[in-house]
Amino acid sequence: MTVISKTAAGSAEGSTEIERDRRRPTINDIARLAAVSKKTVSRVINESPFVKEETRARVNAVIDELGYVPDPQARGLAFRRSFLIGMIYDNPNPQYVVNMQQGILDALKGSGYELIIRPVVRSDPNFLSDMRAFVERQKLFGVVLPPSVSEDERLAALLNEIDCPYVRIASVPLDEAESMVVTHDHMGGAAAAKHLLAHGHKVIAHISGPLTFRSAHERRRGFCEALAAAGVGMPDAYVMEGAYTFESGMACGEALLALSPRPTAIFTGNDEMASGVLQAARKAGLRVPEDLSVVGFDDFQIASRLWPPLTTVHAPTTDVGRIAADRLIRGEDDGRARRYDPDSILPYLVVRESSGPAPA
Amino acid sequence: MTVISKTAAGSAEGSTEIERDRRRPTINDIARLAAVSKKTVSRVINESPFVKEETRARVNAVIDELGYVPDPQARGLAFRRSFLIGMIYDNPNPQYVVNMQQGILDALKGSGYELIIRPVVRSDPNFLSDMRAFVERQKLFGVVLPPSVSEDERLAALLNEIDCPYVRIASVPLDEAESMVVTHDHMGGAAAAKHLLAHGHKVIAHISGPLTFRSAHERRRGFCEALAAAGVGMPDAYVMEGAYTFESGMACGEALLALSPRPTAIFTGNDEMASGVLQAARKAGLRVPEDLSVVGFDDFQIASRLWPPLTTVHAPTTDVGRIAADRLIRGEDDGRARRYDPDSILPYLVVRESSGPAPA
DNA sequence: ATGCTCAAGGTAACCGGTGTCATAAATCGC
DNA sequence: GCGATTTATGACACCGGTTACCTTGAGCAT
Repeated sequence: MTVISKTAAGSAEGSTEIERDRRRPTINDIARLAAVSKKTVSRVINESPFVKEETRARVNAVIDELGYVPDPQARGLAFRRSFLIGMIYDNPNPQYVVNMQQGILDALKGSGYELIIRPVVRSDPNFLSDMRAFVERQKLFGVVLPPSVSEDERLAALLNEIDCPYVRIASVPLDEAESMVVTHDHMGGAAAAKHLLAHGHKVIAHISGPLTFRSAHERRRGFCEALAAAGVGMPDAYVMEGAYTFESGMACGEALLALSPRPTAIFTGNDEMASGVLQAARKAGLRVPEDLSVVGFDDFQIASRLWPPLTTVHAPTTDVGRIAADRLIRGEDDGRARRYDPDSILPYLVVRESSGPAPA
Repeated sequence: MTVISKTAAGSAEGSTEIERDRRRPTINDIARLAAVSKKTVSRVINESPFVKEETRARVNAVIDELGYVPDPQARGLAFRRSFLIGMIYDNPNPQYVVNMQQGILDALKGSGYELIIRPVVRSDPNFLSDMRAFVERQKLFGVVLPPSVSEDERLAALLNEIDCPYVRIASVPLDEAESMVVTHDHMGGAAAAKHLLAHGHKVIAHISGPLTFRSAHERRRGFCEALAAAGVGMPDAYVMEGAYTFESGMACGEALLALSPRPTAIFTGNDEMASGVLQAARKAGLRVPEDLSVVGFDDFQIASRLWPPLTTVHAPTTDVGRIAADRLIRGEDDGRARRYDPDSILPYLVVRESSGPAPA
């Protein structure tokens, strides 16, 4: 594997025998040892069909022996495109970010592509020009856009303009499906609703995320529609809009628990707000789940650290990230990109101890 | 800023007037328009002192007008080194990871360097060879090594061997200080001890992280030494070794709360284990902080989501990341690298509601 | 005036790959 | 059996920068 010294032995032009020993082998080394031109080596690397089987085998043998790996910079320079995938995001939740990164990295593993991360502030006046500079400079191979960056049409337009492939992750299709991974958050909302209905709850409340976010909107829609389908209504006062934050969850929770009749169950748009509701319940002297059931969304680690452990809808963030990145690097390989099985990334309910039968 | 069309106007060799319009300007474009050789442009870019002030100004004017930015790939190819910083880590805590990333990115902002992240499994048999392949392939400019990757001497040796700069982050100096950022975790442990002592606690317990981690060892040492200095002893049974996980915190917490006399305060090596202790206390029917004070370490978001909100030692992870990356890209600029002020990254106690006076 | 030094800048090769096009060898049609 | 394709390969320029080395001219000592 580390027999690189062979290169030195092989070349004898004007350089002392010993020098240039431990240097990574280049395409020239391979070409010389395989007795072909560098162009042919390049063909082998890029799997061109116009190489005789015998030649290919010989070149590959040398490549393997020297442990040659093409230099991504040189390749990128000639290709006019790097082998870097960008992840541009503004989701403030650390666990979301890490899960998504992990999924992308899983897909990239062994592919030769690397991940560059880029947290952004979408409201920054320089956002778009910064993105343009970033993507153009790095000549990104493609970018993954999780929500809510994925919902920024200006950014999508910019990427189209500078011809940078991207995959958007969102609750609903935002454009032709090829460049999207859809998370179907409304089904998660529905799952939460069914769970609460099954436990006999009638007075139910919901705290959504900011409705400017598709995810917030979809989770709420799924929840409300499932309730309505079961003939359970939710008066306006029982549906609040939070900010996806702990603090907003606590504030909305306090407001909801002051209503009469008091809701016996609250579904929140994410786990952060659910933890806020748990605090509010505690301050109001309510027991969970005896007096109040709480259901969150995300199923992040915190869900099991809370008291009581949180019933929540699992969002398969890592899988989604993996699929998105996979799309990007497979490209339009075989006809259309391999379609993913939507079932594999549908949200589903995880029942813990924060939910139970409606109080009598 | 987007006056790139000028390049087309400037060149009139064998190409139709309109073509090659919206292409990023290259060093050749700058050279032509500034009427100098590309080498001189290169000198200006790299701030060579051997350029006449007048020439420099002229070149810079053209650069600004065209919004020229050198291509990192081409530059890297010639430099034999990329402008990519690697972060190699195995810390499983999402918040730690994100905070560290944020710090590094802050330092890199506007510098032209980009961050590549690399979660690893240090026990993987291919760990070292993977790292070697990764670093060599990408020709990384440098890497940041947070704990516990930073404590892997094999990795440090490998990086030395392949001549890749690195900065290690750890609780104690592991080598000559230039390539280290020291977090002085023992001072955090001491701060926790002083807090509990001030509240009159006498029967105190500690759950450390795995002692193979320096951080766990140092936090424990700081804590124990401060207690000892105050004449408060901790019998062996009151000092347990956890795994930095929620589950281990819960298990150790149950064990400690079964001791007689029961500890009135527990200090844990991180917030995760503290959340486990809170669960254990709840199961044991104890009130926090009335019956039991709990102090954690890290001050991650979860600390304020728990009930009661957790008193904990703040670890300035983001700042540490920033300083580490700063070191890397400043290099040995002016004589020795700019020294950081250790005070700026010392851990400190954040008092919330999980700690209080010892029960009478 | 001559020679030397040094600032200022240019030339050409090179970093490690790929694109384009030409060419040699192999296959095919009839 | 010979031109026309097709297959397989090489030569060479190029991607966008940098390094190594050379040239020029001004300033200064001799």
